[in-house]
Amino acid sequence: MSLKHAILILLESEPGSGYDLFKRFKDGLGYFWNAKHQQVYLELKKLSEAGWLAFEAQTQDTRPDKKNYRLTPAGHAELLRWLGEPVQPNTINDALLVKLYAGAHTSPDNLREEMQRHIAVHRKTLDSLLSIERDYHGLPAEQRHALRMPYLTLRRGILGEQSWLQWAEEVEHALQDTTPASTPAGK
Amino acid sequence: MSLKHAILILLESEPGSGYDLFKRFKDGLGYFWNAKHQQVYLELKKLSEAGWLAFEAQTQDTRPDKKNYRLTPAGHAELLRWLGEPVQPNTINDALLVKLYAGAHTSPDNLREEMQRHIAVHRKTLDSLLSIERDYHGLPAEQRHALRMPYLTLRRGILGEQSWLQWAEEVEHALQDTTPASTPAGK
DNA sequence: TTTTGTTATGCAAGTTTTTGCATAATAGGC
DNA sequence: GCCTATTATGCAAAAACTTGCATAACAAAA
Repeated sequence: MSLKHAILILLESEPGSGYDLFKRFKDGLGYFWNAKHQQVYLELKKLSEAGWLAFEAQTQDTRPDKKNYRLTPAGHAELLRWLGEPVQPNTINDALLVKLYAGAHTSPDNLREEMQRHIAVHRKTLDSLLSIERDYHGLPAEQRHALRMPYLTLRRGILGEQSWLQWAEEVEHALQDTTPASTPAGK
Repeated sequence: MSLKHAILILLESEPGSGYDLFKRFKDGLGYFWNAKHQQVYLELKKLSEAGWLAFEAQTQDTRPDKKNYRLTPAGHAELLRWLGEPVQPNTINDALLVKLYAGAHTSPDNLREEMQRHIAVHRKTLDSLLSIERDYHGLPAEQRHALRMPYLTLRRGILGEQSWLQWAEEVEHALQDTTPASTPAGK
């Protein structure tokens, strides 16, 4: 797995603490990597023990102390080595699709509610990604160039979410058809 | 997680052996659920011990013996209970995007080769899904109705793969720009 | 005739991830 | 004054998943 390498590249871009990294995953990169804070801290510990990261403790006045991590030369070398290897295509395990697959055994209302919850989440994610994209387009050419690779991953998030929402519309139409007259108006 | 429930709904649709289920995941449902055979067999054992599945051993002449699993009433009840619960939105951990994110630290050629490998996989998946969709449209209305929910998940796979390939084209254009004249033709 | 592929099952060990618990200081709203 | 949120870290146990190994019979291709 590559939480290891996700952490290496994030710290290569900019050193930071475990809490820092956790927030970067949660707020910015959740459309392609997710990790709980416990896992991030554990992985940082392992990467330090492997000699790929170094840290210095920072005492802070108003906030709890933190550990600032950065790559060692060995960590940098490992990142480059990993980049030379092919990565496995992503596998998907999507519980919502399992539920829909079994949808004939439950009520359309239940499915519609479930879809609404997920649509809300995906819309929010898309909005946030589009806002990041607007910021990117506002940057000077130099900075845009430096960020061109992360930008490609952002595009994946945007196209992916748009496609997801398009699919959700198809699903909503299909679910409407199953209960033609839940509120019988007129006669 | 819901490998448990993925197995329950597959066996509810049609009883079968561990090997059967493994192939259904691998060949048909890989765009939304992936599992190794070891994990399927282990889960079947656990689900049997929990009383949600029953099996009868089938001796076969030309083939190794197999265990044919089907839902018990308790298993059916569990499936219905699970369907009433909300499912967590899917989280994505995509190593290819980690690699692209770090793309500035490696060569465009390396990235292009990686993309080509993944494009080949996604194109193959899309072809296979489109062929399943054609079969679906060829079915009589009754059978199409019975399969309307699985069909919605198939649509997710198709739209998802199409969107992925669209993104891949964006990436290829962006990667071409980084090495403007690898084969300098003409002057 | 040997190798490769398909059908069929499973244990054991290891890695990865989740869940639950724990601590501690500060800031802001009710 | 209390509750909640944010910043900041981590251990322990459990669950989920991967990797390696093992067996066994048949069929088809090399």
